[in-house]
Amino acid sequence: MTSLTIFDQIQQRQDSSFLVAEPSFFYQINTPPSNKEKWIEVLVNRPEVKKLYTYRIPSDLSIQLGDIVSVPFGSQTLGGIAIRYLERLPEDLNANDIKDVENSIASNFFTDSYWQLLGKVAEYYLTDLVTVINAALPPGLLENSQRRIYLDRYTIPKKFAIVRKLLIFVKYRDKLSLPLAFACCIYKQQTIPDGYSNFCNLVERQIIELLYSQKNGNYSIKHICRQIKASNRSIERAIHQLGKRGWIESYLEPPQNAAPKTQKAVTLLIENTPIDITKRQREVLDTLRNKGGELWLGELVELAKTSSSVINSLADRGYVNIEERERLRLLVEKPTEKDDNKQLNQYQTKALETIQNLAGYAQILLHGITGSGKTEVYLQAIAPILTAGKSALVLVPEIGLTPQLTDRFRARFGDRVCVYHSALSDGERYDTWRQMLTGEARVIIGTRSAIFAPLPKLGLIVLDEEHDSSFKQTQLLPTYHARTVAQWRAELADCPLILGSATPSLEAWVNSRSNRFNDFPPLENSDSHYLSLPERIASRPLPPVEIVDLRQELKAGNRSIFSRSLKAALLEMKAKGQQGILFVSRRGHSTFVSCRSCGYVMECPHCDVSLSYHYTHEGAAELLRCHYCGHTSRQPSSCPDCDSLYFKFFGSGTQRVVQELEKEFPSLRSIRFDSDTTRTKGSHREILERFGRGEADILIGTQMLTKGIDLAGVTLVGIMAADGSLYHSDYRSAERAFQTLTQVAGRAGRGEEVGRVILQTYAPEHPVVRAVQYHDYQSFVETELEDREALSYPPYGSLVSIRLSSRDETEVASTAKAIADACLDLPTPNLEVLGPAPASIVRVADRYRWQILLKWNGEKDNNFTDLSHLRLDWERLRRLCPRSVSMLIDVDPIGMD
DNA sequence: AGCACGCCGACT
DNA sequence: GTCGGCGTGCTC
Repeated sequence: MTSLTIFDQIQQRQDSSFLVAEPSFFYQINTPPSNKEKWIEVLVNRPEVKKLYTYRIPSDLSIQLGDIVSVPFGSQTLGGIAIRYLERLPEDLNANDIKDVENSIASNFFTDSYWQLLGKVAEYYLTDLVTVINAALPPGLLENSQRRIYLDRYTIPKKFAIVRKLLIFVKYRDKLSLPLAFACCIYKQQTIPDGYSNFCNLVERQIIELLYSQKNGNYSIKHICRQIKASNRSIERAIHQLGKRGWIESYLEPPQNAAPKTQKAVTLLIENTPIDITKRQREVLDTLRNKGGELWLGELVELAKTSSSVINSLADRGYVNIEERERLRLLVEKPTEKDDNKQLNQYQTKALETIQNLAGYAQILLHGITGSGKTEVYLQAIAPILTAGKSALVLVPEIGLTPQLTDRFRARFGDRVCVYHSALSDGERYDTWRQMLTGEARVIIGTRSAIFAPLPKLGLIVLDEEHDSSFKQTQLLPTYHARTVAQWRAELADCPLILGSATPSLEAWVNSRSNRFNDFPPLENSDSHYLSLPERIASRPLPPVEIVDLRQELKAGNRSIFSRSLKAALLEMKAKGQQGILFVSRRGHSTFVSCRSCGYVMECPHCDVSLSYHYTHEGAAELLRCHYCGHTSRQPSSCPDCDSLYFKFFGSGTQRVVQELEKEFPSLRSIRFDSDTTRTKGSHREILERFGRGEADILIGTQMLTKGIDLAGVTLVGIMAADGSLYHSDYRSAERAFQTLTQVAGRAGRGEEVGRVILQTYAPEHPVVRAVQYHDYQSFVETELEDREALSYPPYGSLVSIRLSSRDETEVASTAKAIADACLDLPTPNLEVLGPAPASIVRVADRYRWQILLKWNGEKDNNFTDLSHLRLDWERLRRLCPRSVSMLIDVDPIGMD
């Protein structure tokens, strides 16, 4: 038996706060595992619970450190991690109070370095280990049990016959059996007569009615709390009352720990068909043999048009074997044609050679301009890794957006390729996760969370489109950045990490700068490399970018949203039979609607934003939608304030552009590509395939267009208004705008034909616009870096943001003030406390949001000393935060609004 | 986090 | 007395 590194760490460290927030549990010295362990301390799956809990190990269960176990906790059953053994109980615990470990869900599944990785993430991102484990495991594996209540709806209608006769008594006598009277009232859809309100109170009645409305009269308490508008206290009390009166029963639903799905498989055990069997049995055996001797029971029954009894009797005689076997719920993708290595150009060859000469950990920035063939480098770098029996991890910003990439990997490596991302169902995720554990899955393509893919023999990590902000988790804890975690993971697994991008993040750029100008052969004693692919494949040129000043258009009397240049280009494109892309920074139709006579603006009732107008086609409902909370209402026919019938629509989103395009260029066929039209599974792929087949001339879309789309037919890219992305208060807005615009521009001219880009803007002299125009990454980045350095922003300084939100407007403001004041006392050197400040949109979904930004000079060192100051004082800060205010700490925040 | 429990003021 | 609101403390 080996003891896992993180568990050693726990014993050695004084500051154990990365595990749970209070280090007070270090009251006992752990003992090495032995066969006689009776007690085990468990980290339960409740981040708020800041202690380890002790359980008895039942004699029939063997538990290793690091196992996932399920344990009783209060009134529920929780998942947890076995942290350490105890040979005797601490003084303050009574053996009679100790409960048994219920079960071991998974054993011995993570390597030492994997546990180290999880610990490091918890430490750096100022969260506890449980939260990180939850992010790493497939959802549902640590799920807790649910308290549910049910109403036996079968007994009540049965009794109803009697009740009906007694109904009359309900009116006069309050001694009548209450449940029956109740059933009666509900069944007749009557309300309880006023004088009988003490039959039950309003909350109790609502619960019964809710239960009654559902087919099997069964709901989780959580669901009831959500449905009924009353305090938790009164709901608890009502449930208690109803239970006492015997109207409802409550029970605990055991945790659904995403058990593997099993099915019965039938295997042929004999070679020749025996003579002593019936005709039906022979048919079954023949079918089975024709299909290779092995089938799922269900399939066999269907194919042989028989029933399972025939197969059972064959099994009884020993001709076939039936066994429960795990059936993996993996997405069945259509098979793709085989794909072979492509010829590499000199830069690709050089990059590949460098990568292949690496031994062990190294970080490579692969700076390849759009269309320079980065994917081919990844593919050829991965091939030898697989041959060596190792596996590879490929992270992409959003898997749904990159069907083409997935297809190429599948075509090259076949079914060893697995995808892993949050759009998979829980079952699919669980099954893929298991395949990774066993090493069956060899190439994982996934989004952010796949950085935690439990691959035992990791040989290479690739982060494609490394600059993309979706690698950062912002709303949930831990607020990790997959790039940062990837760096640690590569180091721990001692394998190379390739960061690929046409527009590298400033972080990656600075990181590789020391080696930039003599990148091959790599510098001695250095583990970061810069590799450049400065040329498109087949030496295709980058498309020229034409800047159109929209102010001049207006002066010249052109009131259309299409400039004269863009109009001409669209016509030319159509005439040549080529395709184009129009980039719009917003979805929907208009960003806001206002009344022409009084200026009234339609606003979201839950957020401090105006509602966007959505219009799809003639005859469909005109909707107003809030892009922050999803609130939707109908566009009123007249102004709610002054009854005027006339509205003005401001700002143009994708729908508006489609509409205008149809009006001005009726011959051009267009497809809209944004999160409205790609809501369903597989619709990205479908739209891209339709466009690829030439079913439309123009693809009109939002940010989605920037990611992983490689369409050879596209020669024209039109950017409707670059300004939408230029002005944000965020320090990163220039970087992000440059990346987005460059990526969009890079969609043009990837095929045989030369491309062109038309960028419309009201700010043609803006440095970002200039940089995009000349494809000048380097000088843009260097000036941007000077600005960052001057203000100690990343990558030169470090940021931690504290975000607070509450339904109570004043409380969140005062809490923010108190916490900001407390931050001033933090011992981190050169610490600046910016704020507290209300978020740029204060109210979203009825919650008021404030934030505090901590900024200090210098990068975080490897031991996170800066952060550990914060961590040590963290509990103090948290105590300043009342229950009604929720607080989220974001280390290295990306967006500031 | 759930959940239980106790206290308090408001109302039949 | 009962109901709803609110704070506090515990879960092995």
